[in-house]
Amino acid sequence: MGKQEANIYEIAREAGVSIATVSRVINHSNAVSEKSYRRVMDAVRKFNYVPNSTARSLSTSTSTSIGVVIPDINNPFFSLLLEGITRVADERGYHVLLFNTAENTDREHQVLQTMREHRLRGIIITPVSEQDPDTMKRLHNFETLGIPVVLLDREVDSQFFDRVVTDDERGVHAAVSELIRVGHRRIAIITGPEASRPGRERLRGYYRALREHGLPVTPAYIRKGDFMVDCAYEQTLALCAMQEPPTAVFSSNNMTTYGCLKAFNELGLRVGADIALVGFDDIDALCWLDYNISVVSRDVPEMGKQAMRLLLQRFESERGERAGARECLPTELLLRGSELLPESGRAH
Amino acid sequence: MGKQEANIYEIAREAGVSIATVSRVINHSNAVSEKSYRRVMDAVRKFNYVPNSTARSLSTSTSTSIGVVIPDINNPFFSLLLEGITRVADERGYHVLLFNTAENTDREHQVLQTMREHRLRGIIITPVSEQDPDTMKRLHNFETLGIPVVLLDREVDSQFFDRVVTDDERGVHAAVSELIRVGHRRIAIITGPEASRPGRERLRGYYRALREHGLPVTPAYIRKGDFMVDCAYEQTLALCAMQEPPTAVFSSNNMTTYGCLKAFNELGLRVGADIALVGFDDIDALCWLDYNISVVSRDVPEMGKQAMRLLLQRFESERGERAGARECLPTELLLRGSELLPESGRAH
DNA sequence: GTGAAAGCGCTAACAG
DNA sequence: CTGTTAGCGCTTTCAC
Repeated sequence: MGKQEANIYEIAREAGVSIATVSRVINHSNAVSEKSYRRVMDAVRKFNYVPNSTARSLSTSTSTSIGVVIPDINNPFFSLLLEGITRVADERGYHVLLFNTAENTDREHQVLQTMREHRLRGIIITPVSEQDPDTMKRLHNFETLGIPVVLLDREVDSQFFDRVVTDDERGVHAAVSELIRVGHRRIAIITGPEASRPGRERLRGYYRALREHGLPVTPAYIRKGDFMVDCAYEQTLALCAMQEPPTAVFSSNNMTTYGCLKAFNELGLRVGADIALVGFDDIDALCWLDYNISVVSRDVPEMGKQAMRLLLQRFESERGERAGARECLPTELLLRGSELLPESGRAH
Repeated sequence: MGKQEANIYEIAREAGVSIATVSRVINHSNAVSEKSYRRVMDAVRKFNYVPNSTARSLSTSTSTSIGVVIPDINNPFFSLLLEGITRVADERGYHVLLFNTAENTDREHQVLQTMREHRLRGIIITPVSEQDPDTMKRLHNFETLGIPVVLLDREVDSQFFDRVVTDDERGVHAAVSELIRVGHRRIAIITGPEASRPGRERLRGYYRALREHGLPVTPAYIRKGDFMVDCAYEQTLALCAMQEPPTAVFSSNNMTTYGCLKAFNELGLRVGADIALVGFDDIDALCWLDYNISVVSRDVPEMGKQAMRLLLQRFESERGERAGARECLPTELLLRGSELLPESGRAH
């Protein structure tokens, strides 16, 4: 029971060399004689030795763990992000410490606090709020301590950090422009939280499209959402109950799209026939279910990968430049028919 | 730049006490005089001191990190599991090191190997295969080293580990029995991989239900699946193309359900009207989309919580008993109409 | 090319 | 109640 892992001393003894030599061998550092090398490797194999990364961390004052802070693992968007992050982290020998804030600011502060105990090599975070001063202070603190921070999808009120975002404004602009092009004039949007970059940018794209096409802004068509199903559902019901309901709805994220569809289904409205719908972020499940919803799509795992790559870059540029890089990935408008004007484009 | 974190020596100096006293204060161990306590706390606040967990780990030969090995973060089932795990881990001061094997045995071995470098306190794993000898050997190895392992949902060919499973056989038995009760006689199943407990158990439940109701087993109605959408889709198409197609299909997991629905949609079959469908594991999205699919449901986050709790139990029972606990959570049959006999139960 | 020795920051006896 | 000291396992000068 409790058979301990072998340590560097046992390997050294077995190989008849000093621990320094063992260390050199397992780190491929310096030159070691052919003979010592072989003897050490034999001992390593014999004892199935694996160096203790905790000790190594303490000794080198560095680590291979990166902290990943996500607001909701169960949202497919974030799990895709996570997939991208872990993919390149793995490839490069880093490990992911996962923290779930559940969109809760207090949890976020707590998480950021406990993260300080760990010798993290870097941090990737999608902050709950972009305006939370406490979170911002803590993140700055990490940077000050030499722990790089990368913001993912959401930003904070600071140009100080590296961040990975997408061209949401342009994507939504393209989508809404297309709605206008096919003939829509009464276009609603269910927004995201104003406190978040994605929410703001997507709304901006909507405004710009209307403006550029000379359409008036109808405040009642702009419904506040929170990126959650329930709220989107309620707002959609409200939209459809209007005297002059919109002919098209733009939904600002994947959950919002579900909420819209839920309401449409309940009202017996067929998307692409009775009402148009375009959403932000693609949803695999909808494709399987033969819902041909047009969406502003982006390569989500790639966003995660980029975030991790940005971090790696910071590691390599030895304390060189300050942060502030901004990776902006493109969006793509995928037209599948749900954008068509009612009566002009029945699905079958 | 690189302003270092304060260490215990600086706090001791500032407070005018020894590092031992500081250690006592921050660990709430032993008794410390009111005065020392206050002086230390003041210093801690002044320097915003947080103890270095790496040093602590090395010193105590223990850690608060648990390794979680998951085959596919993007499957909602696993992200729900993860949510449960992180929830109770957080509450109890543990952190999750996340590893994604992408259902790949080689990746799994690799992951298990790198996990040895870390001083993990425990491991929760849903193994890719239940029969992989290499994985099994490595897991045993962890146990031998005093690192408890909990198997989640899937098992391995060993009674040696703690594990959390659900009563799949019984759940499927209930579901298929219900199908029979409402009049179905030609009931197909799309199975999961035979190499996995869930796949096997669910098939067993199907067999038992048929047997107990005196229905013959029709081999052509038993289609091999792999818990993935594509395969389920193909198999469903094949089923529907039979001379005597089934009147009901049981799908063995969430992805399989999607595959079935995809095929049904493509063939223009309405679930609950033209064909019956019951699946294993509930799917939120389907509810939002007003698909009233009956399912064998279980509390997935609770499974994750239980796994973590089992681990905590092992930590506390100081090297006491050996592993082998088997937590079996119940399943529940949720009837929503999709199980009804064609023609006998139109949705509206 | 190799070994001795000094840490990394903290905990835990062991003396006072 | 408090301080001294010896590690935890590894890396890294610095001599030889």
